[in-house]
Amino acid sequence: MSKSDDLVGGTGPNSAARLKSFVERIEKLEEEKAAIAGDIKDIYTEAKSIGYDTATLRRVIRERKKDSADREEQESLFDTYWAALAD
Amino acid sequence: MSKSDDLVGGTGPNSAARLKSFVERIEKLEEEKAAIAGDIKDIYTEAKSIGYDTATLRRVIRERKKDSADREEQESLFDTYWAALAD
Amino acid sequence: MSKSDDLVGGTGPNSAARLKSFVERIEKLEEEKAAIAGDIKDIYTEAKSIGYDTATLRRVIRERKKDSADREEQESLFDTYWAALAD
Amino acid sequence: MSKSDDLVGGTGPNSAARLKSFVERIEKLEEEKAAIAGDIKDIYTEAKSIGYDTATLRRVIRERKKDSADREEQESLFDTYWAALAD
DNA sequence: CGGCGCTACGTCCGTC
DNA sequence: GACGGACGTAGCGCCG
Repeated sequence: MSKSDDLVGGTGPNSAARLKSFVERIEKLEEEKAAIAGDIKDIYTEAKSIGYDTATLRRVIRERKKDSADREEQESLFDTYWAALAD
Repeated sequence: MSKSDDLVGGTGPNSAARLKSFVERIEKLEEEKAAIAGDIKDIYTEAKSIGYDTATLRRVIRERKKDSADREEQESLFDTYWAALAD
Repeated sequence: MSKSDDLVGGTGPNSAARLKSFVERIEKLEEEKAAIAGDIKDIYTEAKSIGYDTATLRRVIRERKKDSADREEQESLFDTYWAALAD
Repeated sequence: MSKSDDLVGGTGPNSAARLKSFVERIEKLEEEKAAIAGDIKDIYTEAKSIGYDTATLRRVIRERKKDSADREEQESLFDTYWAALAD
């Protein structure tokens, strides 16, 4: 018998039910997550309709996630590489 | 002056505030989304501690998502092409 | 009869063969494309092994694709938004 | 001095040249890749001009890719879990 | 730290 | 010709 059989086929009468419960809990949360993602998308759409550039807006959000120390380090490394490529 | 300047610097006194509002609404929702993602992760951890193989579990979730997507598709023209490719 | 049936089922004896030919030409090219993508990945790996930061390297490549006019415009819009968010 | 400076500014006289070499090799390959992508696009255009539905054609390609991927998978544990979820 | 799966971004296509 | 939607691709983060 493979090591996993008892977990899914199992000696306990509820094993399949237990697996199903996990799956359903996860799927429920993923639905909620998708719903929120949709809300976020809507806000971008709204901002766009008012005239904001969504690409830049997304970039602002992204950059705000990084703390300034990290950001400056990245910038400086980028600048170094960039300069090294100048003919 | 670029087309967007008036939106952020703007003639209206609230332009920067408006941008800020968008950013904060988005960031709020992203926090919620991240929290849910954490919950999902916890469930996988719990399942794993009981002995389930998380990779397979993830795959089951993934396949179930694909399945329901597929079910809603129009199949006829696809079937025609597909059949034409059978050797 | 639907408009497409003659193309795939067809009056001409070669219709299925023609479709098959399209599919195979495309799949051949996609293979080549994937091979090149693999080569690119290898170069990044090599660069990394020598000590380069691949994230920055990728960013350099990405930025070089944009011409400098576009890049400066994007930078300035980003700066505008960023400044507008300063408390 | 940051850890990476020696790689680009470097003790060796060729560091910048080495970086440049990486960048150029990558950019060369990306050009080739883009060219192939263009060829693929052309084939779709050609197929379309003959009357094929490109959306379906793309889907056929996609499904064939998935199929061959699936065929190479280990199925047993997945099947076990999957069966356990059947109502 | 290397591989893989998920997320997110940019691009392309069809529509109006 | 612009817009929105869909797809494929690339970047990122988690897991092993």
